[in-house]
Amino acid sequence: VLAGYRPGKPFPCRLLASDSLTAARSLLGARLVRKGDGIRVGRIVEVEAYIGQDDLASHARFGRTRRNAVMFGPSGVAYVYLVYGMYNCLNVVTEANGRPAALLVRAVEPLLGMELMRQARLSASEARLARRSSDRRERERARLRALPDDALASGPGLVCDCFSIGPAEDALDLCDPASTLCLGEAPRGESRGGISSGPRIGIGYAPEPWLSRPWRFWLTGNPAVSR
DNA sequence: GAACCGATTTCCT
DNA sequence: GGAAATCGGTTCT
Repeated sequence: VLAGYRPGKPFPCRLLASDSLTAARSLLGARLVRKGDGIRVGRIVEVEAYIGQDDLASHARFGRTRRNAVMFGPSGVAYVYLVYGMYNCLNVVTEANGRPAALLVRAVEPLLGMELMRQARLSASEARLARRSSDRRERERARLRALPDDALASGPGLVCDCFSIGPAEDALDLCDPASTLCLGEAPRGESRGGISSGPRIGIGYAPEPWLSRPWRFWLTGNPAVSR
């Protein structure tokens, strides 16, 4: 379909093996690439860091379980989990093998394949609304058609809908350019602008100081950042 | 086996 | 600003 697409350079994944806060800043601006049946590319514009077993906001706070096992593995691997029984979330594992840490991809700015993303959002919505009235479903279709490109993946669950990411992608190596889902480097010379930071979202269960740690990072002023 | 809760999103008051 | 949808994980009984 997109015969003119040239894959960019792979993401320099050694950056993910270092400390997660540095890795978070490195990952901002990088590409998320989905291949197969056309191509979808987006720019990562918002991430959150979950660092170590003592981070009481992290899934790793209970130790190693079947769900979070890949957080304890090598960096550059995808950790995908289901939240609220409804939405998938994508993380990029960071730090040394054996130490549980990851970056939650909270928002992506669509660059290529926006129609595929919109279609994927639609499929996900149809599945979720299957048991709802046809009236409700039609309203959702209209809403998605009118949604600006910048809003397609402006939340962690929406990123996974747009890129068709689910349990099948858990433990996938995002640093292997041959993977159907992988990371790419931002083009040389692309201006990234400033980076802002603040507390993480949706972790009200966590005690201080974890609740207030400014471990959410985003590209300042980017229109695709989540609300 | 039951109760409670969640790294979300959308709709309604 | 509050609630619902929905299911897997954790922590009890």
